Amino acid sequence: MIDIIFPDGTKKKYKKGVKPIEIAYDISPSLSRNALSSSLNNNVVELNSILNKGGEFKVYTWKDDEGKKAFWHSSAHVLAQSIKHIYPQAKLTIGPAIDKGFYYDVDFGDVKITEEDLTKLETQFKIFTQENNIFSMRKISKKHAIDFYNKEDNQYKVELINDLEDENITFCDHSNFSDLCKGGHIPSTGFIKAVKLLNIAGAYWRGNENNKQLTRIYGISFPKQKELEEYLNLIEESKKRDHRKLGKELELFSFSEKVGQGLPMWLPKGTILKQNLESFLRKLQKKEGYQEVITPHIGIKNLYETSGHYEKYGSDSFRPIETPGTGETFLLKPMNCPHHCEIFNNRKWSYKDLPVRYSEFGTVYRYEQSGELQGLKRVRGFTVDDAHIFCRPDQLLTEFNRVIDLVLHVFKNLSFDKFEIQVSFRDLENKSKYIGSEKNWNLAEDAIIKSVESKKLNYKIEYGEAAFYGPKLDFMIKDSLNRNWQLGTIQVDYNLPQRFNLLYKGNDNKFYNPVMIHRAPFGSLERLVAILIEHTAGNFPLWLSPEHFIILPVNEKCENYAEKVLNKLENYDIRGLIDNRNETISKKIRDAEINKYPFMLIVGDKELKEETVSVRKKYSGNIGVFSIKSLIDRISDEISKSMYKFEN
RNA sequence: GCCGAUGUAGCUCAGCUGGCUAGAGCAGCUGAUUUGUAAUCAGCAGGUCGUGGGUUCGAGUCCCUCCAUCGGCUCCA
Repeated sequence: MIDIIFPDGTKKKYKKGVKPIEIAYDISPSLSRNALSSSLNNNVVELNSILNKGGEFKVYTWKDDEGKKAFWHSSAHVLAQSIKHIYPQAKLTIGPAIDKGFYYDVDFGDVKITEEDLTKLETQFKIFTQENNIFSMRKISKKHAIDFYNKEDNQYKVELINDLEDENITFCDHSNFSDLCKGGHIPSTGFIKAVKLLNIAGAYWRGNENNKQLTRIYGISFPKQKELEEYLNLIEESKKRDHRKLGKELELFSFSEKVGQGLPMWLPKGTILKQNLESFLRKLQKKEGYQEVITPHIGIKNLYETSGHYEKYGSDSFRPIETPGTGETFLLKPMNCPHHCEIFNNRKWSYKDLPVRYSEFGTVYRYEQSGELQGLKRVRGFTVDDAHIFCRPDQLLTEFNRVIDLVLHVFKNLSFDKFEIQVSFRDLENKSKYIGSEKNWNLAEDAIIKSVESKKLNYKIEYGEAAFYGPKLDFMIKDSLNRNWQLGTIQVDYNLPQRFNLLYKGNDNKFYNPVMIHRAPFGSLERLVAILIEHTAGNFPLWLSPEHFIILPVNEKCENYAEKVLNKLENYDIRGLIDNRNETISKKIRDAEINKYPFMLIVGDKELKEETVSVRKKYSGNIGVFSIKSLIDRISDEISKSMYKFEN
């Protein structure tokens, strides 16, 4: 007998050799019908496998991430089966479950796969799922496994198998199809009732662009047709929040082919939004002891040779700017730190002067590859809400913690309540990508860990995501299609202060290098606004809204009065305008709603006579008649309520 | 940069397998209307169909080049 321990802690004895599906049935027949996968001691076990030892046992259904993973992983097998059925010469490589769905990377040889082919594959996929074939695992020797794929001339699978350390290799069989696989399937293909092959993409073998590019086919599947439809609808709905669409509709920003790819232009309303964000942060930073500076958009090439940027990125950047005559070489600045280092070097410093904090809304230019550009989220010219803190080693932790507080406060004011904190360290396999000594890197990495630990933040460490001069603490936020983007970032740097020979005099009369913190709570104004638009669907927090109100005169006679109301509100920093068009009031309201004006102020003969305003709030309708004074109080109150105070 | 897709008026779209002077709604302009809480009516104007080439008696439609955009990959200071 073996002891099976359930998630609630209860124990039960089963015969040795019992199958997980039998235990699930024993718990409840309905659970066994919905069961997709299971685990023993946190290792995934197939529902049809045989248990020879006991332990902590869990059953997964569609409601669990593990259940979905098994479902989509199994779907990838069926996709592979369909591919081999239609394209026998295709070489399969890998096909995992992902966050939403699954994919398979395939070398189709000379055959080009287009979207029409997806329809064919999808039809075949459905035929195979209806056959309701059972998934079963099989162990064979490494040699046999390699022979199997050599016969198919599939060097990819051979490479994968050679990398495996076990002498026994597991395969998963269903119907007459077999694939190298470590396990974690649903019982049979029949569970998959709905599938959609979504798109085709190129993907490099093992994620390395020097390797051959394979064809990746993405798909998603569900246990019910209805769930597929709901999922596809959800994606359609999400597209309505796309910042590129709303940015155009709300006239916030635009691009022009004539100006150039990835070079956004802020329209008047977008400019107000951007400036509101800047002055919000400017105020906070002033309170936090930052001093604002302004630096040029270009710098002599040698500046970037000193910083290490030129060696690292020079060949992939915008080409250098040459001067006539003397032939000096300048570069567009890809970041602000070298300039700020030189500002620090403008005078001598005592240990008593530190920390020094320089901030700048600095526009930088980076030549991103054309295929990487995406609306405002990834551009070639953008504004960083940059600052560099130069401090003593003994001040580092305090300063770092203060920056974390600042970032958290900024996020709170933007109503970003769901974000991930990522600690970005070096790629341990390939340290040559980074500048600076091992000692400096360790110091910087330790400082970040100390800080997030002391703040009790949930974080995950990603290796290989560090900046080339130092490790980072990144704040990741999802966009409307659930993709993660880095916004806020805080970086600890022991390297640039050495390279720029930044010095302060200690209390022992000796010179020391300060530690440098690079930080940007927004990350960039462009990306921030993109994410903000998608999170709010263009309904910005009131304090940030480009316009607070629009005045809608009922007829021409009320226009002078409208003007008077506008002037009074503007005296209280309440922003808005008048819709003087010769349209019906209904039409004006409709347009104001579509353009997402928070308050609609209707003035007609009645209001003119009584010196009042009839107020309508976006999405909630008429909220009553206000005197001008009470209206000012009301709106001012709502604006200040939309904003949190920063206290530390 | 690579793989796949898309590109018709300021915006959203129609235009079947190539065949009259390329259509509609919204926005715009002009006029009428002076309007009370989500679209007043009428008229007008607006497009070298992303670019350049080719096939054809004839190209928005077929082929090629380039550009831009979208979904991925890679990259991301």
